Amino acid sequence: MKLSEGVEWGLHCALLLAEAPAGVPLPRRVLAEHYGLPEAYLAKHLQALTRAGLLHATPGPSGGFRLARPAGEITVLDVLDAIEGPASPFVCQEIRQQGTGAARPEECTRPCAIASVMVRAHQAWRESLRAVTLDQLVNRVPQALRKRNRAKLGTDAPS
Amino acid sequence: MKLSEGVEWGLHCALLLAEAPAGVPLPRRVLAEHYGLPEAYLAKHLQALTRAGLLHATPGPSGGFRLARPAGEITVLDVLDAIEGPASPFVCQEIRQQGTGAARPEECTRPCAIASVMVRAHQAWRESLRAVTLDQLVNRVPQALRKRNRAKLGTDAPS
DNA sequence: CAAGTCGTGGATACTATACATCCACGTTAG
DNA sequence: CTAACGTGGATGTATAGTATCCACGACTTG
Repeated sequence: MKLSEGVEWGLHCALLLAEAPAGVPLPRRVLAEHYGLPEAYLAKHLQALTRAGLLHATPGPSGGFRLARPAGEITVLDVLDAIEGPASPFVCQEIRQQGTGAARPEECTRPCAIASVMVRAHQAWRESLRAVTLDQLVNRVPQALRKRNRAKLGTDAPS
Repeated sequence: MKLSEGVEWGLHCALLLAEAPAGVPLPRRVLAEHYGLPEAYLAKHLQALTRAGLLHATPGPSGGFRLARPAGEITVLDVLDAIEGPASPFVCQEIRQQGTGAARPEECTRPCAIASVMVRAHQAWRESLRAVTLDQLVNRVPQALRKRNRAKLGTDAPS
């Protein structure tokens, strides 16, 4: 079981957008270079975040990505669902109904006990991720780094 | 992110061993046919469960696998760790230290906030699985099926 | 003690998914 | 109009899971 790296990328990019000065969209080129990521592939994940309604994409020169909602209203789970999908890592193959020991249909009215356990565990995992917003993550970034990022990304000085 | 099917196989096999009459080892051939699984591949997973100390393997004719501990002392997490490994699905690539926006080493004394969140979620997942034993799972198998399995597997009638 | 049953471990091949890139297209600011 | 930027499709590569086979050692039965 392995989570795709795209999740880490999406999370860091969303976090960076939350750190950056408000209305300024960051082009994918800046995002990719900031973390040393392949720009073309990162674009796919940014698309997913946009489709999920977490980011807002502005085309054209001086375009780019910005958060579609306040950082306090975007959870880690939101980002994960957008990139990895909400499905459980465990997919029951119903092997209880196969082979010489196959359970009869009337014995399978209730979901397989094993599948139920895995579903509950998956829900616990999701709840844990739903409890954290981008806002809270920003506060855990070292202040020096946060200041440096704002300076680097906020090309638009106070007009 | 996808959990390997081997986990489901291992879980069902362990559950079946917990259902079966006590001291009778079940050969992998029986286990494979009971669920319609490829015997050679299932053997790999049974090996993993044996190495982890959950099953006890008896070589020779009339050999096979049995639980190494009472069913009440084996958790779903035990089986999962044995087959899938205990590692978190999220592996932090430390991209915060890469690219033009790289954080300085002195800013990385604390683990990345994103990685921390993922670790906590993984722990929540594991705790949920640790809370369930094979014993509890057996009780959720339909009684008719349980009886049928005992009859089918317990070739050794009361002597 | 001989033969057949069973688990062990290594080597090998296939397949699905994630990773990665490129290009043609539509949109927009200057 | 043109250059910058996001969109979406087509394509290729790499990694991990799935699956099989075979040689070997252990053990039980006859």
